[in-house]
Amino acid sequence: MTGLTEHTSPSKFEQQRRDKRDKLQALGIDPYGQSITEIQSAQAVKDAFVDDAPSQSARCAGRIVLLRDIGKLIFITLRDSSGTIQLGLSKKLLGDAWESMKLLDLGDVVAAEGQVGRTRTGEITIWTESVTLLSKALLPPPEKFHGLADVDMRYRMRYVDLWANPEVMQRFKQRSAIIASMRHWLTDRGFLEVETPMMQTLAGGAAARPFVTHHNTLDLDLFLRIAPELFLKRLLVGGMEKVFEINRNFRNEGLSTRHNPEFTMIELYQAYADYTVMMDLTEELIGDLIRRHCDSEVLTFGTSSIDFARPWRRARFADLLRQYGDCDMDDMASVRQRARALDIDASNKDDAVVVNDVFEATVEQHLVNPTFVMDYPAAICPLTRPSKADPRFAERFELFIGAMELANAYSELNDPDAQVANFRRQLRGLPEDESMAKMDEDFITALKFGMPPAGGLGIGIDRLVMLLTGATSIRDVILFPLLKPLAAKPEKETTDCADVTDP
RNA sequence: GGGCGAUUAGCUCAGUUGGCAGAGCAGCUGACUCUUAAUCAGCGGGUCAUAGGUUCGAAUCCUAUAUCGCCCA
Repeated sequence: MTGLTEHTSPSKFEQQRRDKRDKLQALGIDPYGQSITEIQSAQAVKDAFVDDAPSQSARCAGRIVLLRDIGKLIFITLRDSSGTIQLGLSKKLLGDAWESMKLLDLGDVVAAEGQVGRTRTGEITIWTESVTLLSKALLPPPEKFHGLADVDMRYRMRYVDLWANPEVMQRFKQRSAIIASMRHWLTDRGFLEVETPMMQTLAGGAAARPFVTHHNTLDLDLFLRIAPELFLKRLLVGGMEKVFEINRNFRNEGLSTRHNPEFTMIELYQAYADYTVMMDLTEELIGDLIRRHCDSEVLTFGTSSIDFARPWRRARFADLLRQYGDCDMDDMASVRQRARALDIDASNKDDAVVVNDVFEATVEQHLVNPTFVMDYPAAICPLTRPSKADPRFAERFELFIGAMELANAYSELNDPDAQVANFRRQLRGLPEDESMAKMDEDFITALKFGMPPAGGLGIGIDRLVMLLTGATSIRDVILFPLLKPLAAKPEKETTDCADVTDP
């Protein structure tokens, strides 16, 4: 990928475009034009067009994505964020400006105004009376039919991908609309949107390794948050009864088609509720998003088809483990035997952890249609209220869709002494530096002031957008996913520069 | 971390059994006032990812490395 990313010595293509830019400047044209007003979107112009109506003028701005030069007539397909519109440039209409029109290239950003009409073949066209060059492109666009196909290059050069592949623009518009709907849905129901720290002195609220950073003047190591949970619960103590936050979390883990180290999550908390309320809320919220943003309740995701028809399946963790995992939580020997058969290292692990490992390896792949997995082993849920009926289980569910964990929710633990005991249990066996990072004394103090019982819910926004837009890689729903930097190119010999200045 | 696959012109891709490096788009020159991925004629464009090896001869076979993708952990 040298051409599109060439920064040092200009390629032959770049040099040709620089030459054209110089010619335009010689004609008195600013190749990087000024701001313009009263622009209409391409789609709006096409929507507003009425056949045979007199004098329909329009002004559009966008990027030249196709250019057909027929001698004294040029057709340009202009793309803006709404779509495309055709410009018709004729020598007759443009007069003295005609010469500069021949210096336009694919990729240039221009504004055009004129009368809207149709061509003989029926295409709605702006018969252009003036063109303003807004930005001369020095690098050539990708191939016009196939667009930019190299997956890595698309992520690295999203600024090209977005207009070279229109479905990419469409998907990110959908992402924005989905998140906006979610916000409205919650604020309409009395939820307050808040922002809590992303730089934390203790990274708590989830089991994940954090990123470390450093504050210079305080000479203080800080962690990027792995979850907003402990701060949002402090707000429950403070008297906010319904709160949510939509923002980034950072987990220092590997990358995959379902994992990006920074990802967007919504967490919400509702005082006086519990996990059953959260289950209903989740189903209604996501159901509403599907109604608004998808054509059908049955969505295609990769090779599978997901049926979102409600009500969604609700099943107990232990029952699913029996059904798909062929072992029984009440019979740990059977679970450990299953773990060995699955090549899971269970030797030094807690029973509950082994149970969870076997669950992940055997059950999750079967949970394609939306499924609430309820009542997790209490030992792996340190922030969750245990079930009153059977304290071995926690009042927690995870929602699985398309074999992915999409949401996680529970009845929040509000007993400060039980919370301290859970933290301590979690810390046993961890190395000193990690254990120091987990006991959040201030959070315990907050609980001692009294936190109302509450239901809490987290939904992975990126994964939700994947499901709703049919993207099987998380990188397709994150504008700039984390990528390894390209290896620095060795400095080229000076002869290279001599080459490109050749005529 | 493991397995499989990919890397060839600016972009998208062919390249047979190891025997002169190819096409389309883009670019340049010319023609063309109704095109729709415009068309037609001509021209230019390559460190075949990198480094070794085998061979008379390597894009092609072997080894290592790099990057990416998919699957698994």
